Amino acid sequence: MTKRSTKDRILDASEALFARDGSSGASLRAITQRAKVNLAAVHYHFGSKDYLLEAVLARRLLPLNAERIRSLEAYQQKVGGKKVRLENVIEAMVGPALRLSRDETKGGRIFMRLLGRLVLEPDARVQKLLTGQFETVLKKFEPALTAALPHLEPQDFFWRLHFLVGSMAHTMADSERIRLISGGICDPDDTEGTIQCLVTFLCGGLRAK
Amino acid sequence: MTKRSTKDRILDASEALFARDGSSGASLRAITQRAKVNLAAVHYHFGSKDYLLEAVLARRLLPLNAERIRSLEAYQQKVGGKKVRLENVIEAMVGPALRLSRDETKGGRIFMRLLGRLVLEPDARVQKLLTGQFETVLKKFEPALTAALPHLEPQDFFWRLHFLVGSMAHTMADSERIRLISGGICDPDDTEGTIQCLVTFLCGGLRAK
DNA sequence: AATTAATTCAAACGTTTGTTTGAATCATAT
DNA sequence: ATATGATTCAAACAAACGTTTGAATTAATT
Repeated sequence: MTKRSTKDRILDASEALFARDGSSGASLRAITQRAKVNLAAVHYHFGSKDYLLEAVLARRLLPLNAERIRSLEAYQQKVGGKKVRLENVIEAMVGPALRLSRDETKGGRIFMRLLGRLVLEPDARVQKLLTGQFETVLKKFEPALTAALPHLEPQDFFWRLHFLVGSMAHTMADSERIRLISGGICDPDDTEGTIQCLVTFLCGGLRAK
Repeated sequence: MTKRSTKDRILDASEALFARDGSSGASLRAITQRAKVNLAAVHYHFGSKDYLLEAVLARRLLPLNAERIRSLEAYQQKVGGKKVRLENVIEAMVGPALRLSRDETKGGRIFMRLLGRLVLEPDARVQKLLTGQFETVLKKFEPALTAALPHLEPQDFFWRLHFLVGSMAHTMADSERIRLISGGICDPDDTEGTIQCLVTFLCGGLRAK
């Protein structure tokens, strides 16, 4: 029962409050209070609030995107030289992200929500980090995607990728409204069910002619 | 060439800065400065920053949703008692929102972006306003949607509606990233092209089995 | 045990925040 | 012209913000 380090406690608390209140809505005082840490510790360990947000992101995002690529490569290996089914490509893209919500050691639903919100955050540094990460992933996925969607023109291809990101980000960021508007019929806690439902929807949209 | 009233100038400036910096990131001083208005005018005319955000939303949202319903009813009238094609139902839902970007007298791209961002804003009052408005629209659209998608179980129906909102909100909120990641191939300024592309994608996703 | 480096701490820094006040100005109606 | 109500204004409010400081404490090294 060894307690977490100061750095990790700050990251955990930041993750939670950035997700709940937004990156400008969450204050360092609220964060350090939640982390049971001195106010100045943030600047000692991270330099500034901006760098802290970057660190919160990087801690989860790098492993997440590595997992995406690993998952795609696993599908690719399974089919040898053949092309991977679209369903599997998409699953490799959205599955790891949504599955975050089950693993509390990786931030659970909290980081998922934060990630969904930051997609629309205008802060230049955050955007650069996210877009850079996204491009890395895209570069890996693009061949598999175009192979699975040979009839799509480039313009439609990118637009639909954009729509995909929107559905995914919204599903990640907002886990309770779906329960509300569906009158309790939909259960966002059923991760695998959500993933399957989302993959089906996205594949249908991507394949539309 | 009659200049706008104080109230309207505040609403215009708020719309722009709330959209750019978020609802907690935009300050009243920045807003009043942009509106060329005294700082206290916000509280005189709107009461508080929260009420101001509400007013910014309400000014555009009520007409927008009225337009959605009017558009759906136009399609319904055209087909008499028959059911409306899914493409047209979806067009009535997402078209009016995306078309906002062309009408600068209705906030143009700015309000569109704000609306896209607020979907994920956690502020309780905003959420209540948005969810309430969405439910009003949904109540009108639900019969037409279920008629056009008879094979869908309720659970899938609501999930896919949720994904639809995500794609739409993301497309509304972020008008420049698509240009970036597509290497300039996609043009978010081509409103009708974007709408058609989105409608095709959404219908494909909604109809997937 | 002594010394050095790393970390924590309370306190204060100067800004910026949303909000309030009361007088000054404007428009309208008597 | 006078009086009344609506609006604007500069100024200040207390509170919260991110950040900095320098001393106190803890951990590591010699």
